Amino acid sequence: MNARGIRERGREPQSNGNGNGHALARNVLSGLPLFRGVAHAHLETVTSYAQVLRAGRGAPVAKRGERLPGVIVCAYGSIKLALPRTHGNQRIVRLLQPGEIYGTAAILQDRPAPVDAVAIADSLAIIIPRLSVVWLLERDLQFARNLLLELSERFLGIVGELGAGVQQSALQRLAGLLDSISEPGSTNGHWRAQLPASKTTIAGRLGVTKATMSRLLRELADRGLIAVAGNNITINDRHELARLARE
Amino acid sequence: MNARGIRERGREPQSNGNGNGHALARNVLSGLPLFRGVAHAHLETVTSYAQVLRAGRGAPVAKRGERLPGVIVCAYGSIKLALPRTHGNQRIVRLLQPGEIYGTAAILQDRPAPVDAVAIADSLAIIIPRLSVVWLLERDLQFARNLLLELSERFLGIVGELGAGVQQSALQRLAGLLDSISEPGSTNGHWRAQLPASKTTIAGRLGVTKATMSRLLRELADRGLIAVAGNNITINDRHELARLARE
DNA sequence: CGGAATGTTGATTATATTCAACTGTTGTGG
DNA sequence: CCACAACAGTTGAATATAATCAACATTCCG
Repeated sequence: MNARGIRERGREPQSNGNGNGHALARNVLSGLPLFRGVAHAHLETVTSYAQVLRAGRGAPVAKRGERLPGVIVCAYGSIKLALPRTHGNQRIVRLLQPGEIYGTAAILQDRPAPVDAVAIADSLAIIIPRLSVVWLLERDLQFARNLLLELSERFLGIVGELGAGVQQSALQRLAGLLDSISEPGSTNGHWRAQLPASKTTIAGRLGVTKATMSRLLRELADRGLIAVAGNNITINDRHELARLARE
Repeated sequence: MNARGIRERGREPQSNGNGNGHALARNVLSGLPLFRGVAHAHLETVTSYAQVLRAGRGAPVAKRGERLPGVIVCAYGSIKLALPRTHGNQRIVRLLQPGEIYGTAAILQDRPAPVDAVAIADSLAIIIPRLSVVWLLERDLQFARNLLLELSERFLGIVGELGAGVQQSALQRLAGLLDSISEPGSTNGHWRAQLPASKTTIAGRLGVTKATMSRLLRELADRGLIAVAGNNITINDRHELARLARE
């Protein structure tokens, strides 16, 4: 139990930088766009310093305001990057999926983590120590360019979200999200949308509380645009859904 | 008059890439952190391709959704980067001051401008064509590192703002802004804050309308924390102002 | 001076939060 | 395998925050 009398659910993160970790780190890192075209010897060096961090569901990977040990790569699992809000609520900035990375800006500026990072499923992360990044930036132009692409991508993404948050209602953002993740249905002509996380998490992603999220889904359902069954949503009128999001 | 029957105020932007422009571009660019430590010959090449753009107060410098010709450097004047909202309202993402640059992320990704850029005072911008940036990134590691520092700085800035917008009320954000721009008063022991732009613009910066901005200032004044005289604000209780912003 | 832009203020409304109670779901230790 | 605790989701009522609408006052410039 912690200080608030609540039993912690997730295991504490455990770091082990050797053993099978080394081979694992090589596998993961060598597949990243970030290291594409980077000299093999350089990549080998970076791999040798990489650390492996396991985090059970609910365990913190990095805390807002604290120093980041290095760039964090999600090897598997799912890690949410979130800003605290009010009691129990949070705004989720990004969901780290396998192969995605976090912390480049903070590492480059040597500043504390701007958001909390928490595993929302049993996860494994590779940590590339700050010094490795700096070292690589001193001798590998291709790495620098890759990093620029990564950062600029993130940047445009976040500006886009700011724009959406400013000129769309929560209902519109939800409609847009559903539209964007919808896939052709298996059997009939309808479309389906599988929520990539719990409704509470998605709510945080959209910048609303779970209570509001519930009402928004209901609103769309009442209008006949969707039908909700747990995390599985049937889309009855994709066209109208998209129109709603646009307008 | 334009289609809406409103007389345009600002002159159309005018580009002239030669004449005195060349020397001017050299002067401005050579002073930027972005080019610190960049080989002299490289800088000279970039300078030779740079363009000069004059924009009168109110004139657009770049339009959201349109292709950016290159990275935009504010040489003098002031340029607002804004997202459209509802009739007449806008969210101002950043105010470009002399020596500051805009468009790196969009240029690197070769994507359209994510925001509108409009001169809010007679301004002069230097445009570094996209190809110059790409060219430089192929041969100058120092430039790549400088660009990384610029981008990561922006990135952390915008994440910070997202955080502020999420966990602070508009009143708190205003208090924080006033606190951050306050300077020791000239004569007595009080502090002063000079708004760096019109109240409407600052309102957009804070993510509220000018009507709300007016009420917020009044609220702080009624509480005795500040006294407003046009764009010149006297801070009576800086400590309490900061406390309000924190809590 | 005149006109446009900027700023103020009141009344009303929209959007989403908060609080609280309740239900359903899941994972774990006994 | 069951019981139980934590988590996840739903719903209603009351509330907060800031937007919108509209009229008016002020300031800035040409």
